[in-house]
Amino acid sequence: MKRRTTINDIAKELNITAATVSRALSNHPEISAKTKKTVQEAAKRLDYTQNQIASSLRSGKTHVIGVMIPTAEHPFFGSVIHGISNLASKNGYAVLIYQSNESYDYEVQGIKTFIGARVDGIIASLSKETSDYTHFLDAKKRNIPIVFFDRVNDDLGIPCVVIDDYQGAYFATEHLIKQGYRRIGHISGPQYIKAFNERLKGYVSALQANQIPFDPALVYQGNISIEAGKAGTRHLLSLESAPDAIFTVEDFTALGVLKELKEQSITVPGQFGLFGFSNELFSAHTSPALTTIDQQTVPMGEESFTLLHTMMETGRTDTMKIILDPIPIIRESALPKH
Amino acid sequence: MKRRTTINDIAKELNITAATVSRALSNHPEISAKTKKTVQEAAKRLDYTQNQIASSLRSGKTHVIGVMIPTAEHPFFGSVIHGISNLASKNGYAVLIYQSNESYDYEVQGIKTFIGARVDGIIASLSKETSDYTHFLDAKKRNIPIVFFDRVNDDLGIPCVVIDDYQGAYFATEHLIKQGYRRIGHISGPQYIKAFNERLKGYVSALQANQIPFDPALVYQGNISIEAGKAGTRHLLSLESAPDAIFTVEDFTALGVLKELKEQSITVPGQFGLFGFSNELFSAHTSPALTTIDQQTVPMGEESFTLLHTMMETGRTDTMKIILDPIPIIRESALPKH
DNA sequence: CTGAAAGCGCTTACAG
DNA sequence: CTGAAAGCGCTTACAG
Repeated sequence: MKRRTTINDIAKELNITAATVSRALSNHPEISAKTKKTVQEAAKRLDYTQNQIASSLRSGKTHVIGVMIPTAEHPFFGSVIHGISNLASKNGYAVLIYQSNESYDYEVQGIKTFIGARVDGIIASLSKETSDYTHFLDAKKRNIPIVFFDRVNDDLGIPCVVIDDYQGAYFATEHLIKQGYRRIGHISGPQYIKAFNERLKGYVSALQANQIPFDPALVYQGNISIEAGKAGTRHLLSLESAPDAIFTVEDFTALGVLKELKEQSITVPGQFGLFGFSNELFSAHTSPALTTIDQQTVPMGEESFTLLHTMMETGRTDTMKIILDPIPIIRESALPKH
Repeated sequence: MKRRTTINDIAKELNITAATVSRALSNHPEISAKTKKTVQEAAKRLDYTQNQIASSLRSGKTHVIGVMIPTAEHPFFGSVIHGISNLASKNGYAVLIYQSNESYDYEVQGIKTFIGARVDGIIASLSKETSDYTHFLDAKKRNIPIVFFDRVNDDLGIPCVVIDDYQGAYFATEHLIKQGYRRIGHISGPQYIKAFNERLKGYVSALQANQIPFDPALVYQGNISIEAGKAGTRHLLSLESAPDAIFTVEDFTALGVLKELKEQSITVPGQFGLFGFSNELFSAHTSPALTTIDQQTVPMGEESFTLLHTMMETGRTDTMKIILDPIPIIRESALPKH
């Protein structure tokens, strides 16, 4: 096991000091072009790579950011990471990943890991279990900039990036109305998750703005799953005045609706309209293809990094909130009623 | 900006030396229980977290591994990362992520980043562009253990984890035969990718083992896309003696086949059989649902980490290869012919 | 059981 | 333009 070459090796080789080598390699303005050249050549010849660990210890900057996600198994988070990681690389930052697996304890553990690793900043999406935020406040107290995305908390003075769930739901509901559907049901998700609550609000507002009275009986409380979509559909169709369209809180639920309607031989679209939310990978490939709302996952990651980057470089700590537009993806399931 | 507390602060507070604090915190056997207790209390009181950077510089171990993937946007890699990251956390390792974005240059850049960060080991899946491997050999020369997964190279003496593509394809083809299909076509992918070549071989072997002569005319060369599935289907159906079943190299291709057959009003299954490969997230939700081969993504990540872990802890360098079983997922698209 | 001392590989304020 | 020196926060061989 050969020892790796250091700036001291290069210094010895060239009969100069390590300080000069260090400055030459970091392109310090006061070093002569000639010295830079010989140092760079020697570095190459001796197969030198800078030890970031030593550099970090001395400079106090690691150029590493920590990214906390519920799980890398969900394509949504993979996609956000894609956005974060590409911009991070481009700006000279490495990305440390930690999964909470939707567990509060793991999330706390992950933040501890980030603090121990002396990351320069943290980007995080909260676990479902999290309702105590001291671990984040702890990181904040240590002057580590934090940005939340998607699953955020507004009360901590922590900047965040989200999409406008209210507007997305409003658009979806109004779109169904414009396509000629008149009684529009909603299959919702757990209301303690803010995004789902916002979507419910957008649904209600769109109805009222279009002179359709809001009927609470048309809202089914699901748990974001195919099964919830099926059960919700069965329930809504059993009502005395059943809906002729459904807006679902997300696409797995919409998929369940689609399956149930197929079993009941109800035609989508035309006879019945369906609008989902989240634009999952399967949504383009159901039949009929799902009309839904895209959540801008890659831009969400990019905006999160950009925000964090600003905070890391400038030391700004004011609370910024970036709200991305929801993007309607018009496919087949909400084509006009006939 | 308060300075973070160090072992020196604790030492001063307790009138002992930093060495003792360090030993107490790392639970050194020769330190008295009493000292350990007071140190731990002081550490808690002063809100101490160990500086891993300093520890790494001194000990030469970072307890960080680097994971190189083509892109986090593909759920396959997200899922593998899930497996890697969970085991890594459990074993006290942090995970640094780098995306090659299928580019050779970025891949080289990523390995440089890993070397600079002094990672203790590397797990990687090759970019499509990569045919020169000096960057990996360079890392290996620096005694950084490496494990390849899925997109591997067998000629470098680098351990790897893959699934048995040959066996998976063999199973798929034979399954179609057992279900009563007789002329089985194959829509393949680029042959320079080893996995795709293996799947072709498995297909051929299964035919021959079942006394069905291999007809090269029934193999369509695609590029793993929905469009390739459609085009391949059109081509195969135009043949004088068209197939009554297709085995596709992966599920997007299978989805294309499904769409084309639907357009031509050919019934799947029964009239026509279809077997995919890779078990994408959408595959359970097409109609009919796709029968396919699961690639064991999470176990692949876990096995990769376990292998790397062994190498990091024991210094073993012999070339190990782990071949995971392909898991048949029997759904609807390959139900018996009638 | 604990201390004194050296050193991991850098960076940077100070000096010339 | 370059050098000498100190120090980032730990760990560990050596000594007692």
